[in-house]
Amino acid sequence: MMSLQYKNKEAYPLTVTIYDVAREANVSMATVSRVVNGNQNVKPATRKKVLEVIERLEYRPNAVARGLASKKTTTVGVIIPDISNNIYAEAARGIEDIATMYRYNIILANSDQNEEKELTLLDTMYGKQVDGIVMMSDAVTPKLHQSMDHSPVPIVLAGTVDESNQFASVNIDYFQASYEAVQMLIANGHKRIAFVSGPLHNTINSKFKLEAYKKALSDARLEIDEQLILPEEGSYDSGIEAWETVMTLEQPPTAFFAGSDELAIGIVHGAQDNGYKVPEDIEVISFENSKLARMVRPQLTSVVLPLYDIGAVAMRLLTKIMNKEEIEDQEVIIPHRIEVRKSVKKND
Amino acid sequence: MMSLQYKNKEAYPLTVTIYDVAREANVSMATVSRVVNGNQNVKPATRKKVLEVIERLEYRPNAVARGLASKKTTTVGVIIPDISNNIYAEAARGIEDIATMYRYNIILANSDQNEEKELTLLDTMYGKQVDGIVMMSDAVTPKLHQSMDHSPVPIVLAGTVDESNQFASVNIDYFQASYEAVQMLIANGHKRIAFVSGPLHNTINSKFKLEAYKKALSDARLEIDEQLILPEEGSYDSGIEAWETVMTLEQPPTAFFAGSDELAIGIVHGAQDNGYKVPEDIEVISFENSKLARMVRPQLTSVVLPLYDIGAVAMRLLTKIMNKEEIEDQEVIIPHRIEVRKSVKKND
DNA sequence: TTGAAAGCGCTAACAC
DNA sequence: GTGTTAGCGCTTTCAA
Repeated sequence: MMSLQYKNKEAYPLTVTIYDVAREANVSMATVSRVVNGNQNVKPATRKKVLEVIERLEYRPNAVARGLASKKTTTVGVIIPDISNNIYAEAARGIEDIATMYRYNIILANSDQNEEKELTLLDTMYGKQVDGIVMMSDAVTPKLHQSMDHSPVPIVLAGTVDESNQFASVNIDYFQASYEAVQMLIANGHKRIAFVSGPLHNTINSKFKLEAYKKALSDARLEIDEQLILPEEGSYDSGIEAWETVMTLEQPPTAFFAGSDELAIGIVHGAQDNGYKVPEDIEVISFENSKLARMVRPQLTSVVLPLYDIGAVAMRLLTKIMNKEEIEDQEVIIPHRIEVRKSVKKND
Repeated sequence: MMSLQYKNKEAYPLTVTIYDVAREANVSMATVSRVVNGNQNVKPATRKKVLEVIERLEYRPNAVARGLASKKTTTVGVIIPDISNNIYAEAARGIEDIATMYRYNIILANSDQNEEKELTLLDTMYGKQVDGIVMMSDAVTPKLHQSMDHSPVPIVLAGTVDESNQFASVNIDYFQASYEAVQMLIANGHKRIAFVSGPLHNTINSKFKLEAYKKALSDARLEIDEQLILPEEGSYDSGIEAWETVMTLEQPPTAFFAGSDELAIGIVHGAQDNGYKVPEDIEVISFENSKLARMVRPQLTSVVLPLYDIGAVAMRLLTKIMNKEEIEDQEVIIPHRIEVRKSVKKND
């Protein structure tokens, strides 16, 4: 059964081109092109005439033809691990908002942190002639690095660390932020603090959060117990599991530094479901501060990871690069802070 | 400061075209095109030779040129209200997964449920020559309807009701699902059930959830009290607010039917923060069943809204239409169910 | 099985 | 200010 939409479609199969407009308006294609593109070298009267015809004919420029002729598609590629994960969705929104502001569209694709897919997607984006790419990834592997290096268009990394420091990127200071978080727990007198990190193949987890955790402990002359380091998946259930694992220990931890809000909530619920009180018995600090952080009791104290901003700034940076503007610094670090709520005791 | 990436870019500024491959392989462009497109009418030896040159030259077809020549871009437009909202992100993932499976890319754009933007975005998509569009919207307004009617490409509505029944769409039976949810509360003996709906300019809320709520009440000969109908925003905080509003009533409700998980969690926390127990004092049933539903205590009983599936099926339907395959029914209804957890008492 | 050539719809010199 | 004319890189008849 065909829809009305279809019937209509068959009624208007003809696309009107710049040539049609030119003919109807008695001008050349060049002139039509000029008015469409806002070129000032057109007599007002001519412009008006052309505009009228455009309206009458419902002319709509063909972006593909334009892209082929001008070598600019005004679309950028966005490669992220998983749009259904709040973290990336938030960043994607930041990217899209700024893209829209600068009149770019976005081709969005999920990589599932799979190197194969990332590589394929980069190639797809190159093929689609995007004007630039914003990429989020767990780790810039050698192969990824190589592909990016040969990219025909600029690439900006968002919330993604490239250890070679060769690409434009937008991040926060993960090490410092994590250090402060662990310090906050230490200041509350905890000797045994667990770190539930999220996957360690993620560079940020392995090189910054974990290292900061260790540094904070050793700076405070506390023992680093590998049993308290749990590289979980990052999900709510992993949070619960982490709690269960760690609570069977002879000397269980009294505080947790969690790599994400979901993880943190899992830990909180794990504790509460077993009769522990947060923050009285167990203190938890998270790293993310999504809206979830307020949707638990107690609400989570959390390092603020400004995903939206990271996305937005990355896209803004990309527009500058695409535009060949001067860039002060191609590796931007956004300020961070810790939002204090109730999952950690006040100490003052 | 220019990155290495840039230096490299300037070192390889030449794009290799189908013409280069043809010349190097001593064949015509047509032949190269054939092997690139998997056309069988090529002698194996020729194919091999061409493939070698392609590899050697690192030739990558220009999708824009291809799009112009073939009038197919293998990209579809996706217009959703807000990717940072879990509901839409989930659907977007479904859409993208199936799109990828059928080798389409996706241009993703946020409309913020703003009719202006939706109209602009549709135009943008038409201009970009997408091969089809998946759209999610609160309401198919007359203007939207008109634009879609004149669309040069097929459009499928996902999780979006078009009252004219003119467009292809994928949904669940919102009325029936809501009716069952309210019935469950009625069966537990509640006489005063509040409906916290989310914005009523959303067709699904106003025409289905609300109507079903009223019908269920009146079928059970219960009074419909307008004070118990709260068209909130849909956020966590609105849930809390709804609770507060309704609890000042002379006869407050003892149960809630919430339009989304966030709303439901807000209500649960509102109740708990004021010393009420869920489900002992207050029962709550939600409509969404995102992963949030399990991330509260008590976990939420919720109507299952299969967003991922809705997106996936919508995209699949779109591929069929783009492909001019026979469609059994252009309005597909996915089965729904209620996931029973702890925010509603067992009654058996 | 292969090639020649005509576009696809637009931009961008360049000339007038 | 405006028009002419090459392309942009590819697909697609149509012939051979």
